[in-house]
Amino acid sequence: MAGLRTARSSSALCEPAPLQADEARLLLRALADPIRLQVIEALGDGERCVCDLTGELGLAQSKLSFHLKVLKDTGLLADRQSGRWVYYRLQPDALERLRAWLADLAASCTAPAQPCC
Amino acid sequence: MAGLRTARSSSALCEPAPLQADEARLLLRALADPIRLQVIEALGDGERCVCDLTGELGLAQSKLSFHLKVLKDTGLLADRQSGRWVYYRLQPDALERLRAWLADLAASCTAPAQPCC
DNA sequence: TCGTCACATCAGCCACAGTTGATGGATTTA
DNA sequence: TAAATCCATCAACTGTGGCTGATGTGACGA
Repeated sequence: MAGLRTARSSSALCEPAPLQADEARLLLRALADPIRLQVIEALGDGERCVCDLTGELGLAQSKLSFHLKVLKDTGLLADRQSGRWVYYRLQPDALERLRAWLADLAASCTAPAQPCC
Repeated sequence: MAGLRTARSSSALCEPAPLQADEARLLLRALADPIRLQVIEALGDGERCVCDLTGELGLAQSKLSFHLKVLKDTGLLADRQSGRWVYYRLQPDALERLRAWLADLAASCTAPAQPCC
């Protein structure tokens, strides 16, 4: 184990910070929900306020608020308040870091198969 | 159902078939579990039989079997029987397809943010 | 200042994923 | 054939994620 987070990586790079395994798990779990995926896709065109999303997705306000909090807590979304409205937007960094983590995982799975036991 | 294999996709390409959203969700959920991630990392060096994995990961046999089934059902693992032993190995295609799906998702999130409401 | 709107949060409930211990099937060895 | 090993599967239990309806909070307008 631990193999996924060994590389402390020369920090001077422009690459986003590598994910810890726990963070990756939270991101995977956050994305593994159809409603949250709908939210992310709906935000692909730009930021939206909650009232707009409730109408577009046909969700109860408290239900949407719950999922928005999950997405925000995992770093996939950011919010901004303007008057009475709260606007949510994507944080592309989070997806990028997950992609990088997944690439590392895939890279560690390329070893040739050999019998055991 | 049936939605999982609709895209017949121009079959001449070398690329793995693109993932449907439902398949992607199953993969994400399968990976969002610490035990299953341990299994995947343990199989990075090559195939292993179940008895070997139980010892290495310190898991009860039925518990490991449960998680192996999840990983196999999502296409992340494949198995092979040899005598009394069952050997599990990674299916790199599954991770590749998930990476491609994640790349598509990220690509659809690059639109500039613009106010709504 | 009071009512309204937009949103977050809470308590209670339910469904389901995951765990545990036991059982069964398949294969090998004595 | 009988015993032992490897593994899958099952029933029962538990914990947790997600849903619902209600309440709380802050900002705005009359």
